[in-house]
Amino acid sequence: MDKRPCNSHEPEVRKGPWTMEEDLILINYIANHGEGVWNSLARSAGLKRTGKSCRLRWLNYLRPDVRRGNITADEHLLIIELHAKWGNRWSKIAKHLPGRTDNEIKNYWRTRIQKHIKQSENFTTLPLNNMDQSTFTNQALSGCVPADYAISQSYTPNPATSSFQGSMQNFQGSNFPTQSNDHNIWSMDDFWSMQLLHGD
DNA sequence: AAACGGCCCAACCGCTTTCGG
DNA sequence: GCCGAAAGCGGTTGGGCCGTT
Repeated sequence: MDKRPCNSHEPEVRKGPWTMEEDLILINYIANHGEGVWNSLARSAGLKRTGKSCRLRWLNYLRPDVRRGNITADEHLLIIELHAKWGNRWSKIAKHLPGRTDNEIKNYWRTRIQKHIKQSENFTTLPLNNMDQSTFTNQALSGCVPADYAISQSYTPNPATSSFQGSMQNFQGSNFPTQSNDHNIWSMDDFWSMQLLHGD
């Protein structure tokens, strides 16, 4: 996990999973100084991480407006639609799914949707080379939707979603879906509650 | 109960784009 | 217009978790 510097002049750079302490340092620093200029932020905050790593951690996990938990049926369909339109432009797609990160959408696509596409490929005899990418995607996805869409039959749209605009107050008070987060030792609710308690 | 394999996701890597001097 | 640094982006991977045998 730790990368030993081969050059003694190089500052030690940590890699691998972030610890709770590092997360707290980053959150506190950004709460006080704002985000941006990540390399100097990492140094100033005293984190032994690259600016890139700090930025990624903040954007994908620590930001108060990051939505975690299951992708909803609506989001699922939107991802399919936008991917058919734009392909692997994950950040562009993510902009249309408030609170979702490009990384999350990318992972979701690869692990859930692409899997179904590959499965459906095995059942289809259509010559794919006669279709363009978006046609292929739409056709293939018609085979992937039912399995996931079954989930949506019991899906109730969350009224909080539309008002989810990064408000820490809303964030703290929300009943966050935790189904896919149970492996997390600590939650972001804890962090932001702490932030509020300390008034930072 | 242990071993195994597949799934999932956080985080890294490398390339490209943007920005400031 | 050029160059270097920073930021953004998409692809890939390591490792933990969980279900199955």
